[in-house]
Amino acid sequence: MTDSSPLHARLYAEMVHRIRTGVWQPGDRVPSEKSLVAEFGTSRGPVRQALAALRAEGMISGRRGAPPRVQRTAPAQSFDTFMSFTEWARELGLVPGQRVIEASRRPATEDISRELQIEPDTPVVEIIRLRLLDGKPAMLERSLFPYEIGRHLLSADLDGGSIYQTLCTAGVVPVRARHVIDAVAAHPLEVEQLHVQPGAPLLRVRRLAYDVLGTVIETADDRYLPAMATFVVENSAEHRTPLTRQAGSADVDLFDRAL
Amino acid sequence: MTDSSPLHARLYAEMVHRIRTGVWQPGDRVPSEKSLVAEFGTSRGPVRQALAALRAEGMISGRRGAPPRVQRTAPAQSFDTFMSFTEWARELGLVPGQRVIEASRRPATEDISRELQIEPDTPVVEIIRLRLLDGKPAMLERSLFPYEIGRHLLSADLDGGSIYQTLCTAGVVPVRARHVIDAVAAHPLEVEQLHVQPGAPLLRVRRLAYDVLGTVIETADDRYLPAMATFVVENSAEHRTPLTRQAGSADVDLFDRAL
DNA sequence: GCCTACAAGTTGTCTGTACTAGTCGGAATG
DNA sequence: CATTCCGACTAGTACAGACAACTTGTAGGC
Repeated sequence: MTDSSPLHARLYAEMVHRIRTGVWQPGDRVPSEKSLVAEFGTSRGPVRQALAALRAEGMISGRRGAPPRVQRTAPAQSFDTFMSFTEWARELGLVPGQRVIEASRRPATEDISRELQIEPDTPVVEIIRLRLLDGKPAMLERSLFPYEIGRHLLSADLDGGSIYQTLCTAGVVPVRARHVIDAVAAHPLEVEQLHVQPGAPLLRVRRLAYDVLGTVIETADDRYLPAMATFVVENSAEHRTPLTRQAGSADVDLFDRAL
Repeated sequence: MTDSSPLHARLYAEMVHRIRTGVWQPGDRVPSEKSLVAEFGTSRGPVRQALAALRAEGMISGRRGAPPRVQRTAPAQSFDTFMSFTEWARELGLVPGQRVIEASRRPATEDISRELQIEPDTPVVEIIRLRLLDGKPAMLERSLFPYEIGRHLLSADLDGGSIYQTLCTAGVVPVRARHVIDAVAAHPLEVEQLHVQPGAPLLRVRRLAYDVLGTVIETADDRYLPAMATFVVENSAEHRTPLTRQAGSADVDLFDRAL
């Protein structure tokens, strides 16, 4: 987009814009590389690089000899959107909210120190927050940070904004994360905060986030109300779209009736 | 690998081989593009294309100016592996098993017909199977097929092999699928088959599979024991690895103790 | 009218060159 | 001895040209 960014990135941004605004309709053929080259006044390389990026995200498809076609638009959430509850909610047009349940400093147990790759008994910061969508409880988030990183949070206004935003302004930028998804039964704290029955099924996402140097900056355990959020992946033989978090339409369950 | 396949694909295969066999160790630097060009006797293009493919799958990482490094090997499951329980288990070195609970033909209810995009009261085939890993119950799978597709299964040996394999030999090939992941409480059938308490949390994956023409060929509802399987996604600012299904190490939960 | 063969157009692939931006290690410096 | 600085090296970007593989629409033949 910027003048300084590489040419292929600008072409990519322009093409995404054309797809999003419908200049290139789903099912339509994308203009040929030759005409794009003529239009943008570049060589074929950057154009192909931009098209390859679109293709990698499933926005277009193409075979040899045939012009690529615009696919049904897969949203393709960015890293930030996937990492940050706040960003995610905003993108969906929902109002994110949060209530801090606990923000504490404590020495790391052996398990926690292993997760965070620090020495046992080193201080860590634990933050437990209830996350809301449009004012309704949606997720309970427990995060652990090494003290050096978490200390920026203890003094911050956690009820106001995103943890990630706060960390980024403090110079701690997550660039890599690993998410493990499974299901767990609601524990007392979730019963209280999410207003569910004891033992109710919750969708759990455990997250390990790393900074650019590869050091662990956060380990987290998010527990979603299944009715409020689900995860979606679209799959094809040629291509796999990245995992996407979806706001929960508590839709009809085909099989509940059958049993 | 083949002589006929494109050069960059052969280079890619060779590089993957070197990473898998440990010629290029994780954490090591990959030889510079220049030396690869010299070794393979090609120009820089195909080498960079192969490296880009490795990078897209998260196997290497690189910044400008610095030689790329081999990352911890993320397995990168293929479409088939992700679709088929049988394939997935085999790839992990586990023995997949199945027991058919029910295989029936019935008219579609309104909900089912909507899912399968067929007329109400059209016959459908429903198959309920218990899936095993190393002989232990791992997942309960309920699949619905339009009759024209499902009829191939009613006569097949479902206890022996994969549904997808059977369908493929009958000329029905899934090429696209959409998976929605959430959590549900165990119902009576799961209590009985998976040996869990009533209401126990299960990891649910609902799947809609399409063939090359875009017609729905299956809708399914898989319910995993969280201890037996989880889903993993690795994430970075530059790149997102596709979702991966992982066999469940019933590992320690950091937070269970804390509550 | 239907099918086949061909020609034009398009994408995939590969080579070669050149420049820019960034990294890395060793030499010079304090 | 630690730090800084600089030069060599590396990857990212871009351009130009050429050929191969494939699709598609058209013109011709049956």
